[in-house]
Amino acid sequence: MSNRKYYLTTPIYYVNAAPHIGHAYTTIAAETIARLKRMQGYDVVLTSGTDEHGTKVERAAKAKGKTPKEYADIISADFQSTWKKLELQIDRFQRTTNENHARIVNELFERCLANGYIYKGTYTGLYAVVSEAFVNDAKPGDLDPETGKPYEEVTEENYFFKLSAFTERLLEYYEANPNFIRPDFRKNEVVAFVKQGLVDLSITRTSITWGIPVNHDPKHVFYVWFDALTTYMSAVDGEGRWPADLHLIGKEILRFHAVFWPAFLMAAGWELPKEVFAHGWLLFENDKMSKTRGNIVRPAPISETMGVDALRYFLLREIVFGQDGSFSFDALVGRYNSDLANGLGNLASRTLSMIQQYRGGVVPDAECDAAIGEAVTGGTAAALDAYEKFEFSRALEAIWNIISVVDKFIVERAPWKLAKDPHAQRKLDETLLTSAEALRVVTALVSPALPHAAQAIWRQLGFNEPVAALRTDALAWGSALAGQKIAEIKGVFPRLDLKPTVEKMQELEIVEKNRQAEMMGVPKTAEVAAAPVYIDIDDFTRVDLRVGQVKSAEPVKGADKLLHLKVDIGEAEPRTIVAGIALAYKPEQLIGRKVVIVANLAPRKLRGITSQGMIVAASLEGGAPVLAAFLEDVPVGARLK
RNA sequence: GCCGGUGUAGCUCAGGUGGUUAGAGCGACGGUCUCAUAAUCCGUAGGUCGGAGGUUCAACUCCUCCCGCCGGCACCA
Repeated sequence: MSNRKYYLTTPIYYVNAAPHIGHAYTTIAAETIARLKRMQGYDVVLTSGTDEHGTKVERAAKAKGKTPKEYADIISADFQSTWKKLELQIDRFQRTTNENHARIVNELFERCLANGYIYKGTYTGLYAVVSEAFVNDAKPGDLDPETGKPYEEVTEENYFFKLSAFTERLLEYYEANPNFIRPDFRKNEVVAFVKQGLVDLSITRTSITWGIPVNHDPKHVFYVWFDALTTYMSAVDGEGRWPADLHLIGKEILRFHAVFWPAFLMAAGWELPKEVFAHGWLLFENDKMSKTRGNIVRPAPISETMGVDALRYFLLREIVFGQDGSFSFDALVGRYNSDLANGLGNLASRTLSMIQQYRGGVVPDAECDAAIGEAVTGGTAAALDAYEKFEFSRALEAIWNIISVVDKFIVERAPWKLAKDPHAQRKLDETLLTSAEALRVVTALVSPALPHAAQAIWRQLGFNEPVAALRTDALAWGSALAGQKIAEIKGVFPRLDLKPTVEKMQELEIVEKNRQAEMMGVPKTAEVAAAPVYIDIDDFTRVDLRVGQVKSAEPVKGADKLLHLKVDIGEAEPRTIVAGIALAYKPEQLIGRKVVIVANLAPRKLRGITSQGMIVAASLEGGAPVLAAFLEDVPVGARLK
């Protein structure tokens, strides 16, 4: 075994959502990299895990009548069983509720404290429960766009991390380590963000009980990111593996990994991870997947119907790694049939069958065709190069290019004709050996991406050692296949009919969705039941809602979303109202229109204009507001009660 | 609004530093072989290379402006 080590991580997944294809995407990519690095001779550890603390979990658990830990146990187990179903080899699965984790988090805190980067302060602010963050810009009474409920006002004593002290050091670090953040365009975004200057970070809470206690001051528990990021260290506690070589993450959590995490580590005097790679999002037919849209795809129905390698192949081949990609069931089956069934599967099938028929199942001894050898060698180099850069789609493209060359070669040689010609037996041997050798290399080459199919073909080629045990030297052209007895031939990627296959997956999808909903306790209704925000009639009448008519409307300079409105609500002068509806309404659509106004909202300056009220609109997922309106005609100034 | 990216055949995309008829894969259509999973292989598909200007002997490739889309920030929520 080599002493070269490679440690990579998936994110730890938050247990307020059930496993979906997005989680699977990250984990599959990470596992592919792990296999690749093993092939390159590294001693690899891949970790994943679950993030289990916080208010949201506390509430979801309560709604289900469980303790937070019981609840987290269930969801965490579901993540683990999902990875098992997808046959993903995860070496360590770390939970934020594991005991060794609390110790490391506290150690991180103590070191930061000792080094003067943590101080105690108080914070009064509005707290968004869903995103578990204080909201800086909101005012009392504002609604959380994610829940539609008011922010909660919280005053508490917190420990703060002096993130502001790291602005320069981080920028220097990015500069000195150009590969720390990938892809490049993401690095630029992070640099731009940091350059604006960083604000200190509250890292503990006293208002929450479901979290890791701060030993230094047990009234406090740790804030989500201070807690969660540290799993990357606690997962390999005592193994001498830190620092990690790679954190593979989705783009939505890049800031935490590329700014907060390195700052924490610098403060503690610990080593930083070598690289943070943020991949893009998986869209469903070009739309964002979301609970409200109801278009979330789960991995299990796909793997059960088409096999885990079909899912792996689609994700790695169809999507340019790093960019957003689009998933659809049709494209999934299309890729499967054209590339896996007709391409790799068929090449294996025809090559092995011919050896079986013409040579009794023994690979003949002959010379390999030199031109094919060159093509395979060149393709192998191209694939390895792309793999190394995590350009999976290119790597697979290069491999499929080899497959195409070999298919052409077989047709040109026409072994079925050679077989009938007693004078062409040597040429037939050459053809069969060359094809088999190419199949051998191709199989080894795809094995990080398609481990199970590769293993099946590998066995059929007559090898007993697992394909996963191969090292890159096995990719060299011309190794001794001659004389090898092949095993029983069995198609690895049977062709699938588009329609029934998609229908089957969609049926299973519904079953899986229901199962998950049951497991989660149907969070939507549960949440309302758990935390009803009642107001009495007096509270309501404090809100002065009036019918107004838009007199004028114009865009606000320097803002995409704002319109500057003058609204007549029956007062001497029309009100000036700045509303964030410019993306949904053109000024001319609004003039003359009756709208509902909150007349007694405290004035607020927006982009230099003082807004004397707020316009009432339905807030939809995805942003576009829809103005409240009346079916009957109503006079300007009328009060809503 | 600022910063970055992007817009090439039905779909997904290649096309360093400008130069003969703009490419690939998939899909579609036609043909072929029969070892193979109605697979393979061969051929065809004629797309104003987002729009308008400009530089140049010559621009998909350089410059300017405009339009669309994506991302980050601001802003909104």
